[in-house]
Amino acid sequence: MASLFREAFPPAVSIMPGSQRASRSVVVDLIAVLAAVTAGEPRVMTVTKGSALPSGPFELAHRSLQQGLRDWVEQQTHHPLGYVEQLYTFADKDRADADTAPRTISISYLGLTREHDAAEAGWHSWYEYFPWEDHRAGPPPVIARVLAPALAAWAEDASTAGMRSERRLRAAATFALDGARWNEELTLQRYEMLYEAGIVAERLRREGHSEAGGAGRPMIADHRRILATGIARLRAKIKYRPVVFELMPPTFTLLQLQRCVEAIAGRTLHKQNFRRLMEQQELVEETGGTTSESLGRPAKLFRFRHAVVEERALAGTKLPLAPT
Amino acid sequence: MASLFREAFPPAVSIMPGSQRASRSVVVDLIAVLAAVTAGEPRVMTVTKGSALPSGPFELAHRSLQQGLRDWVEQQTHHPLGYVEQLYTFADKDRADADTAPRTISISYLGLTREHDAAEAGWHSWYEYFPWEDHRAGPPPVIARVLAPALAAWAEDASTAGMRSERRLRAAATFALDGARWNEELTLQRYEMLYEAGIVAERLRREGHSEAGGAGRPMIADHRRILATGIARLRAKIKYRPVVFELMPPTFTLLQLQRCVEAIAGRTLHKQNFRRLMEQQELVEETGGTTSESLGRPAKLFRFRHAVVEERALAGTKLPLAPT
DNA sequence: GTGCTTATGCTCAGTATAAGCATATGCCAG
DNA sequence: CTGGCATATGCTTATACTGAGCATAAGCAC
Repeated sequence: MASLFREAFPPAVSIMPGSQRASRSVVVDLIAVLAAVTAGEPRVMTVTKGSALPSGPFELAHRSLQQGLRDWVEQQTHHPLGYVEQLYTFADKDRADADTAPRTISISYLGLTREHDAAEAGWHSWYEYFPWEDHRAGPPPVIARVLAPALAAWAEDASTAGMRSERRLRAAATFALDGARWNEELTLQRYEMLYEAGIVAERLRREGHSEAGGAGRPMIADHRRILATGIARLRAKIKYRPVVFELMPPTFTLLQLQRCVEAIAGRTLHKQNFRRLMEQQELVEETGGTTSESLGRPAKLFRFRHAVVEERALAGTKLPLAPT
Repeated sequence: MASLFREAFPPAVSIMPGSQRASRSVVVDLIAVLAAVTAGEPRVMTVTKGSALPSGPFELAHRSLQQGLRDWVEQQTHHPLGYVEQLYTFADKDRADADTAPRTISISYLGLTREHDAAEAGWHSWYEYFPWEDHRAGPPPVIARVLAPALAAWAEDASTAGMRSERRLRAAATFALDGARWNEELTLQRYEMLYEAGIVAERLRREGHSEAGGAGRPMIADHRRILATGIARLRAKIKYRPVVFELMPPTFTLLQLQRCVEAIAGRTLHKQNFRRLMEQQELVEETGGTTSESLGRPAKLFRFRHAVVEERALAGTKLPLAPT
């Protein structure tokens, strides 16, 4: 049993660029979800007028996937790329825009960068693409007005009573419908449910229908799904790793920091408790300076304590360990 | 730099078929970290006498990467594959065993399967490969006897005083050396540190040295790193998603469940608190039956409540939300 | 029965969290 | 120069969750 997949799947599939591999070839692409928070909005770097994420073919010349991405981004944006992490590798057959397109393997990355000029080209707010994800001013009306009815119809559309009930339950839990609590981390699940239910343009387009009526701004191919993956990952990560600081200027006030987290999470936070959390975790230290950009009492300036990253190997246990 | 991404990608970012691409070929491989827990040991499916993870070329015929993996595993093992998740995609140039090998993109997956015959071929305990990761009977002696001295030597080997101190700090935090707390989630970081420090055979082999003295059992290429990635992921995931149940038989006692978690985490847990946790989370329900496999009072049998997965969209908040 | 073993139930203190109240410090209008 | 407004910052209370230990229950062997 030397090569396991090999036995199961007869001909080996090596990807030979420009080879004689008949009708279809495989392309390896890198796709970047580049995030920044400016002017209180979480933004993503896009190309072609906001309809696609930056992407390009994987070059063999690069030492690693990650390094390649980093080089490229810094060259393009002239902003240092603070943090990079791999998101997911997609190769689903049924996600391409057309069946005739070559099979693509897309390796996607999430990258965080510092605040920059808000008007810079290519940066669009997340919430253009996912208007239902921004709950900072309460549940967005699009949920009750558009999504909930459409999801209800989708649930009723199922063939068996069991499936109908299962879909209703799942929709309620995912979109916080019947009094369920909103969970901001389910961005990807929500998008996929809307896709399954035929409520997003990408699906309608694929089925040959008019794209009108799709919720949120669409993107090409499965780029919006990749963006959803990135948002979900960042929303989860921000809770247990100090990655927000990659999005902040070197010094900041606690309220600025809070607004940044709020922008990402799409929810408002309790000010005093947020502040207590920051202080007790010792993630920040005062610079001594203050700012009085806006009205009211001037706020103290803080900076991130890089030391903590080395000091403790973060990660809450969550397991009831035995006393040692 | 030649554009990794299409230069500035001014035009549409459509994906071109593999045209005028580089000279070397690219191979896309799937690699599986298949885990099970039998007889109190966490085990991984291997091939070629335990020296490699099962892998094979990606087939275009498959609907998706995940489905391809699933089909293959079920065909090979005749066990249903409970849970599959993507781990990571590797393409680092410097990880292959030989520089002349074709550039390989390895897409790795973590799969969980139910308890099976302990003696079945190909299954090896994780801890053969990572003896320093099993702390169920206290810190394994290999840490103090082999790793700590070797890491100390590695730290001293650095060129500047700053680097030496940084290495010492990092080693202590990662391996719980000077009284620091052990963190079982750092499996990958530990392996990578040992690799960097030249304490594992894979590194020695690459440098052309004798492999003797390497800690833990080695594997081919970077398979042990992939296994470390899988272990780390599972150890983290088990804390916030009910994935243990994928490794358990349909009914089980709470102690069996605890032993399973302990095997994975490599640590012992507090019995009563573990039980309280399980009950208050309502993840399990009594079947009504009891077992008296061993001595002592018979234990109640439980089963997993699949319902909870739909009921709540799990995930602790950890953010100080404002009252809505 | 007694003693051994494992299962299960309960308590108590320490800590973290949610939510609200109170005060401080600036600016600005009058 | 005083009162109103806006923001920053500090403090308090009730409640939940955790770590750790004690106590009891229910089988089995003798």
